[in-house]
Amino acid sequence: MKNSPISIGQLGKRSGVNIETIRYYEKIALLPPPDRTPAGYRQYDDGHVRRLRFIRRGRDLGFSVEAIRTLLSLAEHPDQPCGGADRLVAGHLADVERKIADLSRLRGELQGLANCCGHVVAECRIIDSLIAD
Amino acid sequence: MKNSPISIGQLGKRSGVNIETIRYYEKIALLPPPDRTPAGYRQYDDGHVRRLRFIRRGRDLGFSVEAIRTLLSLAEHPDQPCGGADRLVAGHLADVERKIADLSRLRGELQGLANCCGHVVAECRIIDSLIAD
DNA sequence: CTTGACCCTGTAGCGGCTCCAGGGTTCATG
DNA sequence: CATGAACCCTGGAGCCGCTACAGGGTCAAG
Repeated sequence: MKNSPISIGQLGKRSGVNIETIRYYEKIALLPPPDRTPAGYRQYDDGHVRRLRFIRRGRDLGFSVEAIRTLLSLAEHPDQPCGGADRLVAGHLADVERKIADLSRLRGELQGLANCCGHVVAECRIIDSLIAD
Repeated sequence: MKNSPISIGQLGKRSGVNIETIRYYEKIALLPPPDRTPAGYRQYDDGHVRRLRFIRRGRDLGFSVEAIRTLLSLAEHPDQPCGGADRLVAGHLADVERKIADLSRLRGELQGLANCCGHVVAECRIIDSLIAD
């Protein structure tokens, strides 16, 4: 019992994904090519909506397209072990934590620079600290 | 009293910048084109070393190339007011803080997903949470 | 019949590099 | 003097994940 097919614009609205991005996902084979109307318009079904939402949720969580490809292929084999998904999440979590640490250090340095002086460049701590070793 | 000129490889070592990146900076006019030997080899001087270190330090702090262009032109006019540098740092600091906030939220979500179960995909919280709305 | 909203393809651009192919140069060694 | 390693050159393509065109076709409403 397939629902009535929807246009790419509709799919974009239901999934929160830009139309250009949807076509891009098709080109990189992340989203399977849908049927076409006689005029060549793409016609998506509920499966596409679900898959694209999955992709979007993954992207929102910061997974790379390749990671999402892996997660999708896992999702398609429900009786296989899911250690792969676990490792993927753990790896990504470690990445995120590294990035937070890097940015926090950066924030500290930038806070040290802010409100340099309000005077001229020659006396400016910001420029100074960029020049200094 | 200019020091003896150095090769691009030497400049790379002294500044911690990749050779390819140095040539790229020249192409985008961030680093001025140096003299050349008769054979066409680039010959850098101390000014280049200083400027490239400035650039690198700026990049390490997460400034965009365009921001660095601005900072460099400020640095070249020591008697001008330095409010521009201040605004640049403040804006960048705000960006960094936004990114930290975003990543922290992400970290929370990923921590909620980690150690899904150790069983099969069908019972996997990770895949589940990507499928669910 | 025209207007406007939608759709199509294909290509180029973004930032900030990084890498490669296909060469030339320089210098120490045999 | 030949050889090889280490360096240098240019120009162009590739990376990621889109986004933005240009230049057209389609379709429904008024």
